Amino acid sequence: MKQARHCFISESGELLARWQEAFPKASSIRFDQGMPVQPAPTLLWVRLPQGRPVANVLADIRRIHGNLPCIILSDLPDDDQALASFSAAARGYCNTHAVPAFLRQVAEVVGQGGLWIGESLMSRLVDATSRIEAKEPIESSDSWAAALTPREQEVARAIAEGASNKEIARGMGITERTVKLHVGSVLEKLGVRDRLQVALIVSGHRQSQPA
Amino acid sequence: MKQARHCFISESGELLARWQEAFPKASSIRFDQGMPVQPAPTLLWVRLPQGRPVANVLADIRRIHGNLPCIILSDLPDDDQALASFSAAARGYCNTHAVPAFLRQVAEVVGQGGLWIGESLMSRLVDATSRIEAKEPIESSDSWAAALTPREQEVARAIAEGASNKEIARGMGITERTVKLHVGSVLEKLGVRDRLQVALIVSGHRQSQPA
DNA sequence: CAGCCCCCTGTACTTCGGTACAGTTACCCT
DNA sequence: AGGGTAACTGTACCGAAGTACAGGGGGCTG
Repeated sequence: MKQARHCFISESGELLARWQEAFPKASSIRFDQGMPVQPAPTLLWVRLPQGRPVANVLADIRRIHGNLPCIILSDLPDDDQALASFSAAARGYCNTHAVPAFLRQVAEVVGQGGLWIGESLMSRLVDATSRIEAKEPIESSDSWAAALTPREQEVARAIAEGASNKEIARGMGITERTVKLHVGSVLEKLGVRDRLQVALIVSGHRQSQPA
Repeated sequence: MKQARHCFISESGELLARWQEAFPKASSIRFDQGMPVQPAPTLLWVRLPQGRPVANVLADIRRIHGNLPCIILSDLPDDDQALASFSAAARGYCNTHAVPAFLRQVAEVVGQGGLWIGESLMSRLVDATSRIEAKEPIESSDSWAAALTPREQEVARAIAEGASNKEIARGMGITERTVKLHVGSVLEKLGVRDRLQVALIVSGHRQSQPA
């Protein structure tokens, strides 16, 4: 893979300091401009204007610049917007104000043919998709309780109420140490790393990923 | 990113010539083996045995080797299997017999934090997801967001996804310290004591308790 | 009986979350 | 010009969370 030539496209056409720092040789233009630089860039970074649909913006850009790989930069990133970006065949999606090192990393991945897609988005994508695509029946919403012992279920429920270990201990009439034991078992059995994930699963906002 | 240490895991434990060619220093083991090599590898390549569910295979591997990034190698790749792989938190999916240069490219992308996921799969993911996401808006009761600044809303949403401060920092391109600042503001404005309560509120399972 | 699972407890340790104190920069408004 | 607010960063501290190591007792089953 050759050195990529970066071009930033935004409403004002300005080149933010962080971008410049990430890619000193990068060029920049406004949305409505043609490409003044020679040779033509190989990678476009598109700073999304407020309130304009991604698909729209990208369609315009493609009309002017052809089918170059595009990475979307968002001032206020959220998963739905990211989704829309990938629907419009963007190759990456990240925060406008990401640090230079981060931007370079994204560029690296995209340059190699990968997609840059945040962890959170990935989990949502997979969640949603597996429900549709899976041949196997959908697990019932309280399947989390299946693998847990009665005591473990108690603490899992308490966690979902937002209780601390100390409170749970008091409520169950056992020591904090024992609560930690149960919590540890719950984490392991549900395949998650901390109590927050447990709370989300028990509240029905997450699927457990048994490890 | 440092040089990755590759380890190939397969039924027989053999190291295919192409793999060896792609990564001369790679090690290889059988599915049931522990990790004999020192230092421990940083990237696992998993050749899928015929007819065994990916989730299963990966769960076993994680039990033995912990949560190292895994790339799935399939003798007969298809989209459904790829989907299952990403459901099981694989970081990449490709043909067992891909050429060395291709393997190195995948490794590069994954090593940089990206995902290797074919174009065809991506379009299916996005199609399927946008259909579901349109039906069930994750968060429309934005009452919690009212008092929060844009940045604070961002971190609140990230918290509800279960992200740690470090992850949020990385995602937003700011330091962990600043994330803590925003988290603190969110806690104060929502009148709760910890991030778990924030997650429950943002997920729609709790009412905020304005101080 | 031995082996397994569940429940319980203790000490010690590391990591993470949250707060306190102390600043900088930028923008907006009066 | 001054005040307010949002965003950002640093150092430092404390307590909560989670893990590792090391046990106790009870019940069930092959």
